[in-house]
Amino acid sequence: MAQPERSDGTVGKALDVLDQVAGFDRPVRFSELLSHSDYPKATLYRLLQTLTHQELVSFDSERQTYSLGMRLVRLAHSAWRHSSLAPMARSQIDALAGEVGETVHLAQLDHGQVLYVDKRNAASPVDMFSQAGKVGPVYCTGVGKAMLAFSGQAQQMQVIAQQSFHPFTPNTLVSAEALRSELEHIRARGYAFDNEEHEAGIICVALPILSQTAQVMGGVSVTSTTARHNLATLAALVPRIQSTVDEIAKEAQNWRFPEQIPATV
Amino acid sequence: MAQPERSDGTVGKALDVLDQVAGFDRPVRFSELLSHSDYPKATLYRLLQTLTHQELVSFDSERQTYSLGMRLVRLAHSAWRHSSLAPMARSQIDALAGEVGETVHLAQLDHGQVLYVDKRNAASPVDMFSQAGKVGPVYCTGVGKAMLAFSGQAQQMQVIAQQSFHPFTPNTLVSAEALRSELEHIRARGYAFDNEEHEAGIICVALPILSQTAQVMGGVSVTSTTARHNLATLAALVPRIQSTVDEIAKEAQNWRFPEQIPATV
DNA sequence: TAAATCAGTTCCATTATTTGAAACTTGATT
DNA sequence: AATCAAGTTTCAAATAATGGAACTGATTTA
Repeated sequence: MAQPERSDGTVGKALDVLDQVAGFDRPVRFSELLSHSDYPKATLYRLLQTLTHQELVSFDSERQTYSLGMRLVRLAHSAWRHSSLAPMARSQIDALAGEVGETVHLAQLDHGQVLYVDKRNAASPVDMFSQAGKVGPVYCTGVGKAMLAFSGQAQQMQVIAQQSFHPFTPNTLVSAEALRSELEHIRARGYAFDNEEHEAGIICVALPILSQTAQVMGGVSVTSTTARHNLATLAALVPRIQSTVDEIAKEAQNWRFPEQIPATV
Repeated sequence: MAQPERSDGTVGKALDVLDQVAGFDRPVRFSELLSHSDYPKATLYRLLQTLTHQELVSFDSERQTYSLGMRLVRLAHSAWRHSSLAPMARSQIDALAGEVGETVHLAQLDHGQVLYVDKRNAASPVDMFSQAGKVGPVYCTGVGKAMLAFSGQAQQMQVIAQQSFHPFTPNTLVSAEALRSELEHIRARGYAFDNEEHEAGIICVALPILSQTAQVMGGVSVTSTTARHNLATLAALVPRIQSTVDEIAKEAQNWRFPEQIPATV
């Protein structure tokens, strides 16, 4: 009764293991991986050997732990340059960050999550540790909600179903219903806020980057603190951000950007 | 006559192909890959299918081209957090960048190349497009020379043998001999310059990050333009950079990942 | 001090996947 | 319609992966 196999042979299995190593947010021992793995001991062992030899994972022989390897960092740079919005949005993001003097993020929707692909630190940086490659939740970030609000019906439903609705703060939206109604609001208004929904004291305003065919390509947000801004003063930045996202969309059109990643959910 | 096997079965072959895709600095067609590949058509085809399905490469069906996929960007973030110096050096790099007001790079030596793992843009940024994950040449960058100068004899020779000595500018060192003598000089002096050796108008000063056992862990550089600085004014920053690299080395010594919380399964 | 326990590694006959030459399909060009 | 190039599929043979069990070596327990 062969199910429609989802795994790509040995390569798929190796990448399963790679994901597992990535899933632990710290270096991890063989036995920990084994106890969380479906693979038999010898198989897991050999896959890790292969991955280590290939430098996709690095093995700390002193502590006997595995973590992801630097080869991924090198490869990711190439991925980022060729498959993300970041290179073509660069000058626009630079200009926006310079003018508003706050932290600017460029993000894309990926696997039901927000994938940050670029970032500019303001002169007065907010104390958050983000970087290209970081992923965040959709339901409680400005860019996440902005991108989702303008996504197609089908994708929107699928992504909502994937959310965990963890209540990070008292303001976090904690149900699909609340999120759906917020998304309608955002769609009507044209932009999204994050009103301390992910982290206390951190607020942001975000707009989607829409292609000519109204496809969501990504999102841009300006993040600040409640000490420096409130929602009204952030809203005042919307026209400036709008021109940024319009320009990025235009650039992307001209660059004939690879392909919308139809957010394989 | 089995050669000492270098490849890790199917996974190794798939990663060969991944490297090949990364090697083209643009989206690439199947036939281009095929003509540069040792693998037969059907094999290459299936490996690409697998990689695409796994999102390590993305396929632009409109233009029929392959490029690296965003899954790598997600994975790399985890690699960067756990296996690079960047997270533990973060606050020191921030402080340095703030004080000197110029672009600061944090790099590590990897495969005979300079791997940039972090970067801070100055208030007055130099016009260069770098990012975590970018690799650069050792022989004509400040960090590259600083790290190499303090590496062990064996590694130094090995890395020198790997250099291509492309003359980017009139100042580029173009021979192993010239590089070796420069490295001696750097070792004696304790820091390295990049005197427009990679790009005209761009100069930098760099120091290695040395562990307690005098192992090279990475390097830190301050980059500027000839319009704003000369080698003498950059040299004046050395004591400040020295304290940064000392602090980073100390941090790295102490760094331990948060202890495991025994998972309730 | 021996025995037991645990973490990691290797073995090897069995099983499953990968291989690649060739045939085929598709789409563009003559 | 015929030709050509690019991409895709087939299938028996070749190869690699599998995993239960046995082994090692380090630490803990009796």
